[in-house]
Amino acid sequence: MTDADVKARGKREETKASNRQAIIDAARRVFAELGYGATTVRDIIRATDLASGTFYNYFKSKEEVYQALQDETALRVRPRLRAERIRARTFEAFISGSFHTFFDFVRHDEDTFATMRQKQDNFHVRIDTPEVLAGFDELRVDLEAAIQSGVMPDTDPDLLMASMVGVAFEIAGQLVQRKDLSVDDAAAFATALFLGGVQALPRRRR
Amino acid sequence: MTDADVKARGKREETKASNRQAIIDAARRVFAELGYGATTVRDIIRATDLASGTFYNYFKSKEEVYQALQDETALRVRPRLRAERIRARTFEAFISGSFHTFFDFVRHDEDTFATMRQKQDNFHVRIDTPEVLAGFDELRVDLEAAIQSGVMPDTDPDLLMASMVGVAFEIAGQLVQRKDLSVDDAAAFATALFLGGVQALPRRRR
DNA sequence: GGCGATCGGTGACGCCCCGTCAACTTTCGT
DNA sequence: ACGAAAGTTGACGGGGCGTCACCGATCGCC
Repeated sequence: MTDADVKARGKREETKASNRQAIIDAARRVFAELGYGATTVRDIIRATDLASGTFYNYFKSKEEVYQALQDETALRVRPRLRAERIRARTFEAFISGSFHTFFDFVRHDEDTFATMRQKQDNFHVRIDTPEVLAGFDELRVDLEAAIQSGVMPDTDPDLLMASMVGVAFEIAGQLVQRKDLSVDDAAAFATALFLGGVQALPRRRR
Repeated sequence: MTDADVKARGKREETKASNRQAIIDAARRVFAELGYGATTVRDIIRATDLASGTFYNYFKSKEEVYQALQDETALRVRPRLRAERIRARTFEAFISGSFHTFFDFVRHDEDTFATMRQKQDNFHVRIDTPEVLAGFDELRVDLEAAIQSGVMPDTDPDLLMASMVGVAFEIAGQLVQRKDLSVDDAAAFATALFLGGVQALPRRRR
């Protein structure tokens, strides 16, 4: 943050942005430590040097900060996934690239995904924020395009998307738990499952 | 509740059981209405004619009642799933029976599964209680037996179990949302995916 | 640079939920 | 019939919740 920045954006805008980021950063740390259920707005605000009232100038609730975190994450992963799928020249590359990119991301950002599994109990929380849902939708659209181009049988794209999402998140859970499981092996497994599976899927009745 | 029951079990045992059930029943109703995150212990106890202190003679927290609900559900589904898989003479029957039974259960007990999807937001909560985990474990054991008997390639049973669980829960979500999706179609889809997929899965390195 | 307007940080406040516990009521055993 | 034990009750201190009146800092304007 240079003097030039301050001149350009104004002091007000500057602190607004930095406060928001301070809250988000504190939230990421606290959520990762205490889990979603146990953390309170007070815990988050105490991890910053702001007053409790300030929190509510930026977010309505802890759920809303959590959504902001999820959106931030989704916005980081989605372009990579999209790029991978667009670059794909074969259906195998499409599937393999998707899983490999996602699992790689999970491995290198375990803190974000640790929030989904509470420390002590087997408590999963997942919020499908608009950005996350948009990511699912992108996948569905790309699958429909694959159907259109004939590399994939004409099957229910919603169910296929749901299946890929379910497998991706559930194996991501294994990835976080099992140190011995490599990203490559996880991706190879999921890829083989879907490559072999889609050919057998029931064709759509039109 | 007859006089004979009272005689046989004693009044104390009788009210203890009925109080516990009253709390569980109230919890199921309240969780289904407000969602997991929004309901409080007070909401649950207010839905009974008991005092707030009484709640804590039966459960430590709302999480514990929720776990009791999940356990109850798991204990109803597991025997059906197990029976289906033991009866199966082919690998197709094994997979198909598992999915069909599970989806059928979800369709007919949507209230329980609605708790997993908050009304307004796309907020998922899942607690893998001991009974639920035991159900996953049963599936894994049965898969290992299938590998042993040679009807399935020697692939990572944990990943396969995770994949089936992921697909089952994610498609269950679609089943609750989409009225036009039939149990049969959902099961046929998941079955085909795995029947086609397992043959292509990477073999384990021993 | 000075000045009024506006913005936004602050923390105390009232509300409600939390989990506990001493007092009380009901049941049990003899 | 009566004392002991079990179990219920709701009031209580503790703390998180979201709000708001206050006030210092920033901005636009001359």
